[in-house]
Amino acid sequence: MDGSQKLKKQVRDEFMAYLTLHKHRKTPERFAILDHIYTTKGHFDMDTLYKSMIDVNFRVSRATLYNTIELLLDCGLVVKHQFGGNVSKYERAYGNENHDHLICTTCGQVWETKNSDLLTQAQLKKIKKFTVNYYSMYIYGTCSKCSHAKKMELRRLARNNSEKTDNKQVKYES
Amino acid sequence: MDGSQKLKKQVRDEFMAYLTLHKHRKTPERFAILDHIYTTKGHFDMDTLYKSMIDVNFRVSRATLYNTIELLLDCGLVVKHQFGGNVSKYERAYGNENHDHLICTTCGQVWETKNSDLLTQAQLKKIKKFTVNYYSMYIYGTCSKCSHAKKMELRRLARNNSEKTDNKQVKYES
DNA sequence: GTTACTGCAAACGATTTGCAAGTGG
DNA sequence: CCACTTGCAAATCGTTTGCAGTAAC
Repeated sequence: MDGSQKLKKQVRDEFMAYLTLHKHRKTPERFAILDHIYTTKGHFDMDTLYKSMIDVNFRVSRATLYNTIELLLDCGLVVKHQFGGNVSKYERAYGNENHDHLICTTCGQVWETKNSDLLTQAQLKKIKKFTVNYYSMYIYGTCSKCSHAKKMELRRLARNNSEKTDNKQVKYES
Repeated sequence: MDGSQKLKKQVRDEFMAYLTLHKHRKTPERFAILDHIYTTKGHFDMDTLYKSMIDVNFRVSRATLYNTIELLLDCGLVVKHQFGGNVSKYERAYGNENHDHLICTTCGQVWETKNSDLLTQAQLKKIKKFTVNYYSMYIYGTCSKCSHAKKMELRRLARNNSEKTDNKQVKYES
Protein backbone atom coordinates (compact mmCIF):
# COMPACT_ATOMS: atom_id res chain seq x y z
CA MET A 1 0.00 0.00 0.00
CA ASP A 2 1.60 3.26 -1.09
CA GLY A 3 1.61 6.50 0.90
CA SER A 4 -1.51 7.82 -0.76
CA GLN A 5 -3.51 4.69 0.04
CA LYS A 6 -2.24 4.69 3.58
CA LEU A 7 -3.34 8.28 4.05
CA LYS A 8 -6.74 7.47 2.59
CA LYS A 9 -7.20 4.66 5.04
CA GLN A 10 -6.14 6.90 7.89
CA VAL A 11 -8.64 9.63 7.08
CA ARG A 12 -11.36 7.08 6.35
CA ASP A 13 -10.84 5.65 9.83
CA GLU A 14 -10.88 9.08 11.36
CA PHE A 15 -14.09 9.95 9.53
CA MET A 16 -15.60 6.64 10.60
CA ALA A 17 -14.81 7.39 14.24
CA TYR A 18 -16.28 10.85 13.89
CA LEU A 19 -19.50 9.53 12.36
CA THR A 20 -19.82 6.88 15.05
CA LEU A 21 -19.31 9.34 17.86
CA HIS A 22 -21.84 11.76 16.46
CA LYS A 23 -24.28 9.01 15.48
CA HIS A 24 -24.26 9.94 11.85
CA ARG A 25 -24.86 7.29 9.26
CA LYS A 26 -22.03 5.76 7.30
CA THR A 27 -23.35 6.13 3.80
CA PRO A 28 -21.35 5.17 0.71
CA GLU A 29 -21.64 8.73 -0.59
CA ARG A 30 -19.84 10.14 2.41
CA PHE A 31 -16.87 7.83 2.10
CA ALA A 32 -16.74 8.21 -1.66
CA ILE A 33 -16.57 11.98 -1.32
CA LEU A 34 -13.84 11.86 1.29
CA ASP A 35 -11.90 9.41 -0.83
CA HIS A 36 -12.32 11.51 -3.91
CA ILE A 37 -11.10 14.64 -2.14
CA TYR A 38 -8.01 12.79 -0.98
CA THR A 39 -7.12 11.65 -4.50
CA THR A 40 -6.06 15.17 -5.47
CA LYS A 41 -3.87 17.74 -3.84
CA GLY A 42 -4.53 21.43 -4.12
CA HIS A 43 -7.64 23.58 -4.04
CA PHE A 44 -11.01 22.70 -5.44
CA ASP A 45 -14.47 24.19 -5.46
CA MET A 46 -17.82 22.48 -5.23
CA ASP A 47 -18.55 22.64 -8.92
CA THR A 48 -15.20 21.05 -9.81
CA LEU A 49 -15.70 18.36 -7.20
CA TYR A 50 -19.20 17.65 -8.47
CA LYS A 51 -18.10 17.34 -12.08
CA SER A 52 -15.04 15.27 -11.29
CA MET A 53 -17.14 12.79 -9.33
CA ILE A 54 -19.56 12.52 -12.23
CA ASP A 55 -16.53 11.92 -14.46
CA VAL A 56 -15.58 8.82 -12.49
CA ASN A 57 -19.20 7.69 -12.67
CA PHE A 58 -20.11 8.38 -9.10
CA ARG A 59 -23.50 10.06 -9.01
CA VAL A 60 -23.98 12.48 -6.16
CA SER A 61 -26.21 15.48 -5.84
CA ARG A 62 -24.82 18.88 -5.02
CA ALA A 63 -26.91 18.88 -1.86
CA THR A 64 -25.09 15.80 -0.62
CA LEU A 65 -21.74 17.32 -1.46
CA TYR A 66 -22.54 20.39 0.61
CA ASN A 67 -23.89 18.27 3.40
CA THR A 68 -20.82 16.04 3.46
CA ILE A 69 -18.27 18.82 3.17
CA GLU A 70 -19.88 20.33 6.25
CA LEU A 71 -19.11 17.17 8.20
CA LEU A 72 -15.58 17.00 6.82
CA LEU A 73 -14.96 20.59 7.85
CA ASP A 74 -16.38 19.90 11.28
CA CYS A 75 -14.07 16.96 11.88
CA GLY A 76 -11.12 18.83 10.41
CA LEU A 77 -10.37 16.59 7.45
CA VAL A 78 -11.02 19.39 4.99
CA VAL A 79 -10.20 23.06 5.17
CA LYS A 80 -12.12 25.92 3.62
CA HIS A 81 -10.70 29.02 1.98
CA GLN A 82 -12.33 32.12 0.59
CA PHE A 83 -9.79 34.00 -1.41
CA GLY A 84 -11.93 36.78 -2.73
CA GLY A 85 -13.93 35.36 -5.59
CA ASN A 86 -17.53 34.33 -5.20
CA VAL A 87 -16.81 30.64 -4.76
CA SER A 88 -15.38 28.95 -1.70
CA LYS A 89 -12.29 26.85 -2.20
CA TYR A 90 -11.62 23.71 -0.24
CA GLU A 91 -8.53 21.66 0.38
CA ARG A 92 -7.78 18.41 2.16
CA ALA A 93 -6.25 19.03 5.56
CA TYR A 94 -3.71 16.22 5.68
CA GLY A 95 -0.92 15.35 3.27
CA ASN A 96 -0.38 18.92 2.20
CA GLU A 97 2.60 20.78 3.47
CA ASN A 98 1.87 23.91 5.43
CA HIS A 99 1.63 26.68 2.90
CA ASP A 100 0.55 30.24 2.50
CA HIS A 101 -1.43 31.79 -0.30
CA LEU A 102 -0.50 34.49 -2.74
CA ILE A 103 -3.71 35.94 -4.12
CA CYS A 104 -3.68 38.29 -7.08
CA THR A 105 -6.38 40.86 -6.38
CA THR A 106 -6.55 41.71 -10.07
CA CYS A 107 -6.97 38.36 -11.80
CA GLY A 108 -7.89 36.27 -8.77
CA GLN A 109 -5.31 33.57 -9.35
CA VAL A 110 -3.89 31.88 -6.29
CA TRP A 111 -0.36 30.58 -5.84
CA GLU A 112 0.96 28.65 -2.93
CA THR A 113 4.20 29.28 -1.14
CA LYS A 114 6.05 27.04 1.22
CA ASN A 115 5.47 27.54 4.89
CA SER A 116 6.41 31.09 5.66
CA ASP A 117 5.49 31.21 9.34
CA LEU A 118 8.36 33.44 10.10
CA LEU A 119 8.19 35.81 7.17
CA THR A 120 8.60 39.38 8.22
CA GLN A 121 6.96 42.23 6.45
CA ALA A 122 10.31 43.12 4.91
CA GLN A 123 10.78 39.61 3.62
CA LEU A 124 7.30 39.55 2.17
CA LYS A 125 8.10 42.53 0.01
CA LYS A 126 10.82 40.49 -1.61
CA ILE A 127 8.61 37.72 -2.95
CA LYS A 128 9.57 37.54 -6.56
CA LYS A 129 7.14 38.36 -9.31
CA PHE A 130 4.48 39.40 -6.86
CA THR A 131 3.82 42.85 -5.47
CA VAL A 132 2.46 42.53 -1.96
CA ASN A 133 -0.25 45.01 -1.08
CA TYR A 134 -1.24 43.61 2.26
CA TYR A 135 -1.45 40.35 4.04
CA SER A 136 -3.47 38.84 6.79
CA MET A 137 -3.06 35.83 8.98
CA TYR A 138 -6.32 33.90 9.24
CA ILE A 139 -6.30 31.75 12.32
CA TYR A 140 -9.20 29.32 12.39
CA GLY A 141 -10.24 27.51 15.51
CA THR A 142 -12.81 27.40 18.24
CA CYS A 143 -13.50 30.17 20.71
CA SER A 144 -13.82 29.43 24.40
CA LYS A 145 -17.62 29.59 24.35
CA CYS A 146 -18.01 27.17 21.46
CA SER A 147 -15.19 25.07 22.83
CA HIS A 148 -17.13 24.69 26.05
CA ALA A 149 -20.36 23.97 24.20
CA LYS A 150 -18.63 21.33 22.09
CA LYS A 151 -17.15 19.74 25.18
CA MET A 152 -20.58 19.53 26.80
CA GLU A 153 -22.00 18.10 23.59
CA LEU A 154 -19.30 15.45 23.40
CA ARG A 155 -19.89 14.57 27.04
CA ARG A 156 -23.61 14.23 26.33
CA LEU A 157 -22.91 12.03 23.32
CA ALA A 158 -20.53 9.84 25.29
CA ARG A 159 -23.10 9.52 28.07
CA ASN A 160 -25.85 8.57 25.61
CA ASN A 161 -23.61 6.08 23.89
CA SER A 162 -22.67 4.37 27.14
CA GLU A 163 -26.29 4.42 28.33
CA LYS A 164 -27.25 2.66 25.14
CA THR A 165 -24.53 0.09 25.77
CA ASP A 166 -25.83 -0.32 29.31
CA ASN A 167 -29.35 -0.85 28.01
CA LYS A 168 -28.12 -3.51 25.65
CA GLN A 169 -26.30 -5.22 28.47
CA VAL A 170 -29.42 -5.09 30.60
CA LYS A 171 -31.37 -6.62 27.76
CA TYR A 172 -28.89 -9.40 27.36
CA GLU A 173 -28.89 -9.99 31.10
CA SER A 174 -32.65 -10.20 31.41
CA MET B 1 -7.86 69.36 13.22
CA ASP B 2 -7.60 66.10 15.17
CA GLY B 3 -5.91 62.94 13.99
CA SER B 4 -9.09 61.45 12.61
CA GLN B 5 -9.83 64.51 10.49
CA LYS B 6 -6.25 64.62 9.28
CA LEU B 7 -6.45 60.99 8.19
CA LYS B 8 -9.73 61.66 6.42
CA LYS B 9 -8.22 64.51 4.49
CA GLN B 10 -5.24 62.35 3.57
CA VAL B 11 -7.31 59.53 2.17
CA ARG B 12 -9.67 61.97 0.45
CA ASP B 13 -6.69 63.50 -1.33
CA GLU B 14 -5.39 60.09 -2.26
CA PHE B 15 -8.78 59.08 -3.62
CA MET B 16 -9.01 62.36 -5.51
CA ALA B 17 -5.63 61.71 -7.15
CA TYR B 18 -6.70 58.18 -8.03
CA LEU B 19 -9.94 59.36 -9.61
CA THR B 20 -8.14 62.06 -11.57
CA LEU B 21 -5.51 59.66 -12.89
CA HIS B 22 -8.09 57.13 -13.96
CA LYS B 23 -10.48 59.77 -15.33
CA HIS B 24 -13.27 58.75 -13.03
CA ARG B 25 -15.79 61.34 -11.95
CA LYS B 26 -15.61 62.94 -8.55
CA THR B 27 -19.15 62.43 -7.35
CA PRO B 28 -20.36 63.44 -3.88
CA GLU B 29 -21.45 59.85 -3.25
CA ARG B 30 -17.92 58.54 -3.67
CA PHE B 31 -16.40 60.94 -1.20
CA ALA B 32 -19.25 60.52 1.26
CA ILE B 33 -18.75 56.75 1.24
CA LEU B 34 -15.00 57.01 1.75
CA ASP B 35 -15.54 59.49 4.54
CA HIS B 36 -18.12 57.30 6.17
CA ILE B 37 -15.88 54.26 6.06
CA TYR B 38 -13.12 56.22 7.74
CA THR B 39 -15.37 57.32 10.61
CA THR B 40 -15.30 53.82 12.08
CA LYS B 41 -12.57 51.35 12.83
CA GLY B 42 -13.04 47.64 12.52
CA HIS B 43 -14.85 45.40 10.11
CA PHE B 44 -18.08 46.14 8.32
CA ASP B 45 -20.18 44.52 5.64
CA MET B 46 -22.16 46.13 2.85
CA ASP B 47 -25.50 45.90 4.60
CA THR B 48 -24.16 47.56 7.73
CA LEU B 49 -22.54 50.27 5.68
CA TYR B 50 -25.74 50.85 3.73
CA LYS B 51 -27.88 51.13 6.83
CA SER B 52 -25.44 53.32 8.70
CA MET B 53 -25.33 55.76 5.80
CA ILE B 54 -29.10 55.90 5.71
CA ASP B 55 -28.97 56.55 9.46
CA VAL B 56 -26.98 59.72 8.92
CA ASN B 57 -29.41 60.71 6.18
CA PHE B 58 -27.14 60.07 3.26
CA ARG B 59 -29.13 58.28 0.57
CA VAL B 60 -27.08 55.90 -1.55
CA SER B 61 -28.12 52.84 -3.44
CA ARG B 62 -26.50 49.51 -2.81
CA ALA B 63 -25.33 49.51 -6.41
CA THR B 64 -23.34 52.68 -5.82
CA LEU B 65 -21.86 51.24 -2.64
CA TYR B 66 -20.62 48.18 -4.49
CA ASN B 67 -19.35 50.30 -7.34
CA THR B 68 -17.48 52.64 -5.00
CA ILE B 69 -16.01 49.94 -2.79
CA GLU B 70 -14.55 48.44 -5.94
CA LEU B 71 -12.68 51.65 -6.60
CA LEU B 72 -11.56 51.91 -2.99
CA LEU B 73 -10.24 48.37 -3.09
CA ASP B 74 -8.45 49.07 -6.34
CA CYS B 75 -6.66 52.09 -4.97
CA GLY B 76 -5.90 50.31 -1.72
CA LEU B 77 -7.83 52.52 0.69
CA VAL B 78 -10.06 49.65 1.76
CA VAL B 79 -9.28 46.00 2.33
CA LYS B 80 -11.60 43.04 1.84
CA HIS B 81 -11.88 39.96 4.02
CA GLN B 82 -13.87 36.78 3.67
CA PHE B 83 -13.77 34.97 6.94
CA GLY B 84 -16.04 32.09 6.13
CA GLY B 85 -19.59 33.37 6.40
CA ASN B 86 -21.60 34.30 3.36
CA VAL B 87 -20.90 38.02 3.52
CA SER B 88 -17.68 39.81 2.65
CA LYS B 89 -16.21 42.00 5.34
CA TYR B 90 -14.35 45.19 4.61
CA GLU B 91 -12.02 47.36 6.59
CA ARG B 92 -10.30 50.67 6.04
CA ALA B 93 -6.65 50.18 5.12
CA TYR B 94 -5.10 53.09 7.00
CA GLY B 95 -5.29 54.00 10.66
CA ASN B 96 -5.63 50.41 11.78
CA GLU B 97 -2.70 48.70 13.34
CA ASN B 98 -1.51 45.57 11.62
CA HIS B 99 -3.54 42.74 13.03
CA ASP B 100 -4.40 39.13 12.50
CA HIS B 101 -7.77 37.46 12.70
CA LEU B 102 -9.03 34.75 15.02
CA ILE B 103 -12.06 33.18 13.39
CA CYS B 104 -14.28 30.79 15.29
CA THR B 105 -15.34 28.15 12.80
CA THR B 106 -18.29 27.24 14.99
CA CYS B 107 -20.01 30.56 15.65
CA GLY B 108 -18.27 32.65 13.02
CA GLN B 109 -17.22 35.42 15.36
CA VAL B 110 -13.98 37.21 14.55
CA TRP B 111 -11.47 38.63 16.99
CA GLU B 112 -8.43 40.63 16.18
CA THR B 113 -5.00 40.13 17.61
CA LYS B 114 -2.09 42.49 17.56
CA ASN B 115 0.44 42.02 14.83
CA SER B 116 1.74 38.49 15.14
CA ASP B 117 4.05 38.45 12.14
CA LEU B 118 6.48 36.29 13.95
CA LEU B 119 4.13 33.87 15.64
CA THR B 120 5.34 30.33 15.37
CA GLN B 121 3.02 27.39 15.24
CA ALA B 122 3.94 26.60 18.82
CA GLN B 123 3.11 30.10 19.96
CA LEU B 124 -0.19 30.03 18.13
CA LYS B 125 -1.27 27.06 20.17
CA LYS B 126 -0.91 29.15 23.25
CA ILE B 127 -3.40 31.83 22.32
CA LYS B 128 -5.62 32.03 25.33
CA LYS B 129 -9.27 31.07 25.15
CA PHE B 130 -8.98 29.97 21.57
CA THR B 131 -8.21 26.51 20.23
CA VAL B 132 -6.31 26.84 16.98
CA ASN B 133 -7.23 24.28 14.35
CA TYR B 134 -5.30 25.71 11.46
CA TYR B 135 -4.15 28.99 10.13
CA SER B 136 -3.32 30.45 6.81
CA MET B 137 -1.45 33.51 5.72
CA TYR B 138 -3.33 35.34 2.98
CA ILE B 139 -1.00 37.54 1.03
CA TYR B 140 -2.83 39.86 -1.32
CA GLY B 141 -1.11 41.69 -4.09
CA THR B 142 -0.58 41.78 -7.81
CA CYS B 143 1.03 39.05 -9.85
CA SER B 144 3.68 39.86 -12.42
CA LYS B 145 1.28 39.57 -15.36
CA CYS B 146 -1.31 41.93 -13.88
CA SER B 147 1.46 44.13 -12.56
CA HIS B 148 2.74 44.54 -16.09
CA ALA B 149 -0.75 45.11 -17.47
CA LYS B 150 -1.39 47.76 -14.85
CA LYS B 151 1.88 49.48 -15.63
CA MET B 152 0.98 49.60 -19.33
CA GLU B 153 -2.45 50.92 -18.44
CA LEU B 154 -1.00 53.67 -16.26
CA ARG B 155 1.42 54.59 -19.01
CA ARG B 156 -1.47 54.79 -21.46
CA LEU B 157 -3.45 56.96 -19.05
CA ALA B 158 -0.49 59.26 -18.48
CA ARG B 159 0.01 59.58 -22.22
CA ASN B 160 -3.66 60.37 -22.83
CA ASN B 161 -3.69 62.90 -20.04
CA SER B 162 -0.65 64.71 -21.37
CA GLU B 163 -2.04 64.58 -24.92
CA LYS B 164 -5.18 66.23 -23.66
CA THR B 165 -3.06 68.93 -22.01
CA ASP B 166 -1.18 69.37 -25.26
CA ASN B 167 -4.42 69.76 -27.17
CA LYS B 168 -5.58 72.42 -24.77
CA GLN B 169 -2.32 74.26 -25.15
CA VAL B 170 -2.62 74.07 -28.92
CA LYS B 171 -6.10 75.47 -28.65
CA TYR B 172 -4.94 78.34 -26.50
CA GLU B 173 -2.04 79.00 -28.86
CA SER B 174 -4.11 79.06 -32.00
C1' DG C 1 -23.74 68.41 -24.95
C1' DT C 2 -21.43 63.81 -23.87
C1' DT C 3 -20.93 60.21 -21.36
C1' DA C 4 -20.11 58.23 -16.94
C1' DC C 5 -22.68 57.63 -12.64
C1' DT C 6 -26.67 56.81 -9.85
C1' DG C 7 -30.77 54.35 -8.33
C1' DC C 8 -34.00 51.03 -9.03
C1' DA C 9 -35.47 46.56 -9.95
C1' DA C 10 -34.61 42.47 -12.13
C1' DA C 11 -31.07 38.87 -12.86
C1' DC C 12 -27.51 35.96 -11.29
C1' DG C 13 -25.23 32.17 -9.06
C1' DA C 14 -23.42 29.79 -5.12
C1' DT C 15 -25.41 27.76 -1.33
C1' DT C 16 -29.55 26.24 1.36
C1' DT C 17 -33.77 24.19 2.18
C1' DG C 18 -38.32 21.47 1.80
C1' DC C 19 -40.00 17.32 0.68
C1' DA C 20 -40.73 12.65 -1.22
C1' DA C 21 -38.29 8.44 -1.90
C1' DG C 22 -34.50 5.51 -0.41
C1' DT C 23 -31.65 3.04 2.96
C1' DG C 24 -28.63 2.48 7.15
C1' DG C 25 -28.97 0.81 11.79
C1' DC D 1 -39.55 -0.11 10.58
C1' DC D 2 -37.99 4.38 12.12
C1' DA D 3 -35.79 8.53 11.03
C1' DC D 4 -31.57 10.09 8.89
C1' DT D 5 -29.87 10.85 4.08
C1' DT D 6 -30.25 11.48 -0.55
C1' DG D 7 -31.64 13.84 -4.78
C1' DC D 8 -34.30 17.00 -6.94
C1' DA D 9 -36.15 21.44 -7.53
C1' DA D 10 -37.43 25.56 -5.56
C1' DA D 11 -36.01 29.24 -2.42
C1' DT D 12 -32.62 32.28 -0.53
C1' DC D 13 -29.59 36.05 -0.32
C1' DG D 14 -25.36 38.65 -1.26
C1' DT D 15 -23.83 40.66 -5.27
C1' DT D 16 -24.10 42.11 -10.19
C1' DT D 17 -26.30 44.01 -14.15
C1' DG D 18 -29.48 46.56 -17.49
C1' DC D 19 -31.53 50.59 -18.17
C1' DA D 20 -33.53 55.26 -17.79
C1' DG D 21 -32.78 59.50 -15.63
C1' DT D 22 -29.18 62.70 -13.72
C1' DA D 23 -25.10 65.27 -13.21
C1' DA D 24 -19.87 65.69 -13.79
C1' DC D 25 -16.88 67.63 -16.95
